[in-house]
Amino acid sequence: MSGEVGTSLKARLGAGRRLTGQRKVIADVVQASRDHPDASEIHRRAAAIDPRISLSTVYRTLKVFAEAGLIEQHSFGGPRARVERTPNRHHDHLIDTTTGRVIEFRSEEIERLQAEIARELGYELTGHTLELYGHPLRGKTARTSKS
Amino acid sequence: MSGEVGTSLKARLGAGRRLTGQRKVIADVVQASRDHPDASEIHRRAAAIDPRISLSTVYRTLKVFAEAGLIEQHSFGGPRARVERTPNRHHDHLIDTTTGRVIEFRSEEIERLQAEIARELGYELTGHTLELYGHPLRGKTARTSKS
DNA sequence: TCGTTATTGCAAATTATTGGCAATAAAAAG
DNA sequence: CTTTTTATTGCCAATAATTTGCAATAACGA
Ligand SMILES: [Mn+2]
Ligand SMILES: [Mn+2]
Ligand SMILES: [Zn+2]
Ligand SMILES: [Zn+2]
Repeated sequence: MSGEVGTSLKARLGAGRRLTGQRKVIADVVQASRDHPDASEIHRRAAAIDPRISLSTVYRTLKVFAEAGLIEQHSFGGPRARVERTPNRHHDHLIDTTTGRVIEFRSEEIERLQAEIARELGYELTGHTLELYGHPLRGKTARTSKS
Repeated sequence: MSGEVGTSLKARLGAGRRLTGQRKVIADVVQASRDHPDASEIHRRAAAIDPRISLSTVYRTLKVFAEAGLIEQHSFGGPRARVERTPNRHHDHLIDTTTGRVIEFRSEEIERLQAEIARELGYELTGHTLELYGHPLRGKTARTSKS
């Protein structure tokens, strides 16, 4: 009922690419992550499953996964790149500056406006980065919550 | 006719802050820059005016300027932080992925939507990052151009 | 003019990420 | 299943951007 479930990881990696034990583990870790971990956090989680995984391999694997379109990387202001599996439907993020919590959202209207603005400037939009920063309104509790 | 022209750099830096020769030069360089240079480029331009300026001082000065709200820093995808003097009116950027050129734009509607989305999620918007990436439409020449 | 102390230059330190290389293990062949 | 080929890994050194320690220096208020 939701798109593309039947393609193997192996296939998605592309020709010439090997499906190693560490890649399987890292892929599992990324898939299972509902938050947006950075490389060392992924390494921590992966090493907990299989200790024979180095941080270098995590970095190299994330790069391969990114090239294969399996994951997306964000910066969220900080110095370390943060990762999430490529979502079925694109979304952007709001970062709670008081807690660091990351909330996902999607605005059809903003998406449309961005493409329109690019076109008006003479460009075809190929990608974008939209991050909102803010603090909770007094009294109100956030609707969604993901770190 | 445009806001706040009468405040001295010295005053804007805040109490306890000294207006040194290198800070004046760096401020001038930033003011004069119509593009979005990174630290070493600013150092290059500043050193051309006054050789007694080190890269360390550029970094430290940019941090002071940022804290004072005199400049803004962007990443534009790359690894080095890029700088521009705080504009009188906020704007966002479109990066030409074929040339690296940076084009500034402002959309009242997107600005409004962002605040609205944050509010709906239970947050007060305090800042945001919006960067569009794209390539020129065949045949059409970009309207504005700044790197 | 002077004294206090913020600021600077220089070099070393940090932090995140990348790259070299020999050892290892997918997966292609036989 | 065994052999062969070579992508991938672990370890560690190398980068790249930015920060920091410290003694020397220069703002600037008294
Ligand atoms: Mn997300
Ligand atoms: Mn700008
Ligand atoms: Zn979006
Ligand atoms: Zn904006």
